[in-house]
Amino acid sequence: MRLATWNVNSIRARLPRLLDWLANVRPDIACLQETKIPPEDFPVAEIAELGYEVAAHGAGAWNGVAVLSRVGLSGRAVGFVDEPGFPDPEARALAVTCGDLRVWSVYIPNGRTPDSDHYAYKLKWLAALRGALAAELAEHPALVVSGDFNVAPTDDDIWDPAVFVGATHVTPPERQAVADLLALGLTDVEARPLKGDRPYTYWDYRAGMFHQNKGMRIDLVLASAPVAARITDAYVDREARKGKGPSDHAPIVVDLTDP
DNA sequence: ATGCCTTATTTCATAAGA
Repeated sequence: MRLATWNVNSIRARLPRLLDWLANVRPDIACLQETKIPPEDFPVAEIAELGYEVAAHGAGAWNGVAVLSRVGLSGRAVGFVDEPGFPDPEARALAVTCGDLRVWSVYIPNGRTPDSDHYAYKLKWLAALRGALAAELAEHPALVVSGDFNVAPTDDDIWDPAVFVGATHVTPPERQAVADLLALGLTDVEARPLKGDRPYTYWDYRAGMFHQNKGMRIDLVLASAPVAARITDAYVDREARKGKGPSDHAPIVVDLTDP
């Protein structure tokens, strides 16, 4: 079984590349973030042609998450109990059941700057997510939470720590919030970089950052113990970051033994 | 090589991303 997660940065803008990627990589389950599209406009028909069922959560031009599955899709849950908003809840979390797996696609708030209201919202959102996942794990032992966490868990996950002094994504409270998620019994799945030393998943569009491999590891796949024990391989598909019209994020692809 | 920002909307300017 193959599971993937990808921040596509607009499914409208990325649809041709997404369809090519699905046809080539053939994930059984794909979590998407930053779809930036309302559910009624989601390109369900094109994706269904490749054999996928779709669950999408979106509200207008920002945020938006989805799960595509060709191994069944049921138990759709949009958002979570006591999900914080800014000020109203946004389209940042979606959970579904695909075969034997409970799968969450999440898009954690950016935080903008450490002194902003959005940063406080980010921390509040992560803390609330922890509570929701604790309850979810009690019900679904085989759980995967994947998406864009907008946190680089360690200094090894950014290309130059000096550049990020005073910035979000690297502050101790953000890193602690992710550590608190792992403390629920989740594993931060280690993915192979296809090139270079570090499995970065994001490179800014500007200034040739990708070509210099000045990236960040901010997209994560968190797996509960029964799922982590089944992993045979995981890699960052940096090929998807190349060429004309890419997302600024690359997908993570995880292979599991069948249950 | 992969090549120096992109996407969206309240569009000819601005907000957001990270």
